[in-house]
Formats: sequence, structure tokens, C-alpha cells
Amino acid sequence: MSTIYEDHAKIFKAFCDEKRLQILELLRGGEKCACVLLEQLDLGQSGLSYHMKILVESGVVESRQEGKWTHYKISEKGRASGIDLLRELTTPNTIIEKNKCCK
Amino acid sequence: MSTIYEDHAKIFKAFCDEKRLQILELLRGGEKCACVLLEQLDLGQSGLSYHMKILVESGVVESRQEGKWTHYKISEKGRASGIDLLRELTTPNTIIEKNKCCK
DNA sequence: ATATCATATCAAATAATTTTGATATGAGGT
DNA sequence: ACCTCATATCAAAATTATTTGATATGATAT
Repeated sequence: MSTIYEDHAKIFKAFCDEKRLQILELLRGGEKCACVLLEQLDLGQSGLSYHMKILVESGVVESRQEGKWTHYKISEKGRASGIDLLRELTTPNTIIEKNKCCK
Repeated sequence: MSTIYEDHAKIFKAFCDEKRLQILELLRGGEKCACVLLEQLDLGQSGLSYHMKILVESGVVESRQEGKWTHYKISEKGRASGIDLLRELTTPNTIIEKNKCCK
């Protein structure tokens, strides 16, 4: 079982790591094959695979298999729902509680 | 020295932890004193202080001192710039590179 | 000045994440 | 079938984050 908080945290983990931000920056330039990412990043093959899994599971990136190669790109849906979620998580509620606390 | 990636990662760290997401949810209900957060969360005093520091440093939360008490609330500016940054980090570039790679 | 309360900081313990190298899987090609 | 290449998975090591309890700081009140 996982809480809603864990699920939300998972999405933002995509943006919490230097390497993953570098990968996203590369993907802003369009769909890229893993081989291209590998040669542009200071990462080994298994390291790239590790980060790509996190990115794909967050929904922000989607992958497409083509023969032995895997191509990655930013997901329009994932990106939009990430932005929406961030907005939601920080939007003040309409009902503001007055706390008469401390002193 | 810190890279731009580290700076960006720092902002999204605010949303990467269950406890911090719980805190943000409470703050959506309006400004709260640390004492109120403490009694609503399963966290000790130093633990709360640790997480509040991360939240404040991300810019998403701002704090206000009132005598011995500290009050926290979601920062309108921080929230807006977080959303903008997330949008920016996932927006496809206008110039899309064609990669003639693999095969 | 001293006492008390709220919060911050520190250091040690614990837990989670990331890196690395080795091996496994799965798709093509011969 | 076998061989090769791309990627995934595993396990161990290294690094980073979080929790916890003790102590420090800083504000108010007496």
C-alpha cells in the first residue's frame, strides 16, 4: 500500500536530481535514443537505465521501443499533470482556518 | 559553487517527501504556527525544524517571527515560480534537433 | 539576572538513494 | 542455432537524507 503523499512525491522525484534534470534538458530538444543520452551525460549504462526508470515511472517521460533501441521523450500528458499537481498542492484552500494559537 | 541543476533540484525537494507534503497540505489551510504543525504531525520538534528549513529554503514556504513563535505559510511568489520553473523544465524547445542515431 | 518557553543546531544512528560493475534478458543479424 | 548489441536487473559499495535525542540560542516574563 502507498499513501497519496508517496505517489505525489514520486512524481516530483523526477525533478530532484541533477542527473535527471540534465536528462530532461536534453529531452526538451526532442525525442532521444538512450545511446545519445549516454554519450552526452557523465553516466554509465546501468546508471542511465536507473534514472530513466524513475523518469518514466513519474509519468514525465515516455519511452518507445524500436528494435533494440529505446527512445525517450517528454510526455505531454505527464508534464501537464505534473504542473497541475504542483499547482494543486500549493493552492490555498478556499476555507481558511483561523487558528487562535500560541499566546 | 552550485550548478543550476542543484538549485532547481532544491526547489522540488520540497515536494519529494511525505512529511513535507503533509506540512504543505496543512499550510493550504492558511498560515500556521509551528506549535500547530507539531501537534498535527507525527514529528518531533527538531524534525519539524529540519523540514521547515528545507521548505523555506525552497522558497515555497515563508516564515514570520512573532515573539518566540514562528508562523509559516505558503509563499505566493515561491509557489508561482515553482510552477513556472516546472513548466520551463519540461517545455519542448522550439528548435527540435533531428538525431540520426542508431541504425 | 534568572527562569521559561519556542525554535535551531549538532552529532550519532538509521534509512533511502545513487553509483558501479557483473550478469541477465531480449531483439536482430549471420 | 549462435553471436552481437542495447538495455535491464542485481548486489555491493558509496553517498545523501532523515530521524532522534541532547544541547544551544534567543525571546519574553518575573
